[in-house]
Amino acid sequence: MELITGAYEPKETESKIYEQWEQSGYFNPDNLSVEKDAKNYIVYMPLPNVTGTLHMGHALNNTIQDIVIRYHRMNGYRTLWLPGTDHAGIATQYVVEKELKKKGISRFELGREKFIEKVWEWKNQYGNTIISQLKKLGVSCDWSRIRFTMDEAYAKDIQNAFVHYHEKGFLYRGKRVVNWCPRCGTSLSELELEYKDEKSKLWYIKYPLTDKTGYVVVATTRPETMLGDTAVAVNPKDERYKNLVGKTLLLPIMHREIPIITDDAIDMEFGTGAVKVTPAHDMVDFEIGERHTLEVIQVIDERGKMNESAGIYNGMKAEEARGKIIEKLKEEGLLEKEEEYDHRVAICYRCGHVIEPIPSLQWFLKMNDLAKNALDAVKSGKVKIIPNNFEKKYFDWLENIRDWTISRQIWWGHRLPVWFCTNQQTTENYIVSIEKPDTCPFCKNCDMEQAPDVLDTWFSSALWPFAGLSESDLKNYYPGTTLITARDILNLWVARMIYSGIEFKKELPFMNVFINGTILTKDGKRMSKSLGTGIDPLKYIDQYGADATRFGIMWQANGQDIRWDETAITAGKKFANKLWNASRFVLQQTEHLKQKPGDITPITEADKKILGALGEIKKSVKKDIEEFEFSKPLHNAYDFFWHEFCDVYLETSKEQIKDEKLSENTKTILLHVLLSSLKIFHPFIPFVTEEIYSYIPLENKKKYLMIEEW
RNA sequence: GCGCGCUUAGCUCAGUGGUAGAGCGACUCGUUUACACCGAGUAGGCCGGGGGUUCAAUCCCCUCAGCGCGCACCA
Repeated sequence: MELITGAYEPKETESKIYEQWEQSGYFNPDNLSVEKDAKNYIVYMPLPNVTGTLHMGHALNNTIQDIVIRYHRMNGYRTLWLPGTDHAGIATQYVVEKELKKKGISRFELGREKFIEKVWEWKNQYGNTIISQLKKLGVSCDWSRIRFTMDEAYAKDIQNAFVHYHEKGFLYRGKRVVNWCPRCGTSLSELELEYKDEKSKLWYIKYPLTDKTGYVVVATTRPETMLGDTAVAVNPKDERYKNLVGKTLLLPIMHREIPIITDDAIDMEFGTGAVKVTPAHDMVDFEIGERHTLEVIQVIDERGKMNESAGIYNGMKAEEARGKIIEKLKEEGLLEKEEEYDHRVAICYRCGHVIEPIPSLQWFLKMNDLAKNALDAVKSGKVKIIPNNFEKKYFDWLENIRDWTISRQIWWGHRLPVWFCTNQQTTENYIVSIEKPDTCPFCKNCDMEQAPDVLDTWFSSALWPFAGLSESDLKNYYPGTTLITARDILNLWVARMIYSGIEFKKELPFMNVFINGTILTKDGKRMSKSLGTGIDPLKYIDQYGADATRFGIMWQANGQDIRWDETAITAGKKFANKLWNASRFVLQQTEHLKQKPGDITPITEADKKILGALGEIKKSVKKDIEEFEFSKPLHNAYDFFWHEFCDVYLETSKEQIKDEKLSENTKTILLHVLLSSLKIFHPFIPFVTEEIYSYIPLENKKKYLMIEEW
């Protein structure tokens, strides 16, 4: 008996087993000895950011992916799990900027080239942290195919995509109000915003009529933007203002004459029903402005400060100006009242700074056709979203899609393949080209300059299912089968992959999108590093083992959000030990057996019962996994093994073994049930099952449990 | 404001139109050789409140409350 006696020690085996798996080459589908016509089962990993370190969300998401992959690999599929890391533009730039700041250096002092060098240095040092952490979890990705979204080949695909959209007429450049993060100094798409509740005030301000016959009161949460007001709008149906429409008002402080206009966008119920219109600092106002050809007067700049159009407030931070303006209005008797008001402010999803809508010259991607394709893919059932109540979120976004601001004013990322004439930089004088043009088509003699902007990181993630594959792999490993991800990137990422697949490969990138739950703290709060509510899964792996950690996570992962309960990991540890000890018993009894596990005949009632139960559990676990249920089969298999096999059959077998007529057959059944159980459990707890498997005394067994068929 | 989800044992959660289940914890008993990270037991639940459908509701319908999440043109 080679099996170590006593309790199972995961630490000693896990790293050894993982090394064996990697050396086996079986993470790579090319090395699997599958049937020629075997079906593919392909999962493209949601790219972790290079800045990332493993958190519980990753642990859950990757454990599920590994379960699905291992299950299909064992069952004859040509299985590929493609890993990669995302350059994560803003996030990474933010991290490196913070590092530099500690040394008192800003990126502007360093300059673009030097700064990017620094980011690469940082990436080379820390970028693989999450990969080594994932390995500890036991994930069976094909590391030989790992890609980084800034790899040369990947970059090529991105540039080609940009050119493709340009040629198709889907790209345009224009000055529009965009979501701007003054801290990061870049535009953001609407999906990159988060919101926080803020106790604020609603100020009611009197705007006097130019003819001095009275005034109109407007309500606002942002008095500082009034300096850029170019109209006051009311609903055309609003009787209260009927006789004022067409008249003009004298904008307080600025003493500018502005018209009273009507627009359907105005809600009569809110405030006074009269709204100040600031086309430069509000998306809706910008649209109203376009409908009425209002002037756009920008008063807040890219750093969040008042600019020269803000008169005496020039140079002040917007917030400071707000206070001063309210004071001034009070002095002039133009502040009617102020009310307490709770509202939500948009903040940057990377740095948390409050978003400032400002007019900015950006690149946009027309979304209508693309969105329609993504919509059809799910509506037609060609792509299934599981569970399907997430479809609504998907549809809502796509049905109300806005053009995508794809340019970012940061340095770390894929620079736009756009070249400007340096002599006459205008909105029109550029050409789109991957290579730098030899001669400028506009002035004929300048050295053309590449656009400084980089692409939204999500523009590159959107291409992952095919940009992550080599030319030859594309033939074999595109499209994929299933995408497993968290709900917060359903639109940000998944929707965009779907239309990108159709657009560039004429084929949907995958058939299923499984949305896993979110892991919350025990009191139902979001786990977050900044709030200090996060739990490090590596702590559990270290203390209880990767199997116990995976078990603990999957034990709770029923599809709903999970209020994290650490005791489930204890259960996992105990179970690994139970499996270990039961195996020791069975292996002691069956050391000499060299039979094939299939040669079994149930004789006693107990035999029949356990084999029947085994057949049932195999079938139900199979069905559950194929239907994206993971917690249920684990519970069921657990009950089967612990209670039906260990508590009942194992005890009965002790008597049966004493009976000469039953002895051999009983031992064979013991071994058969054990081996089958190892297979069933392997996707969930791969290390301990693989370790035990190595001791199973069978001829013709495969080298690794990970490729044993069920 | 609209939408979605949740509310079951001390904790975290399964579950079914017909005497309520698991893990962890608690308690009692048990160490003849797989395992004390164990075994055999026990206690503990008006299945969020109210109303309805039904012979029968924890489950279906309505409503209210609390919590969580998403969306909103939240001036």
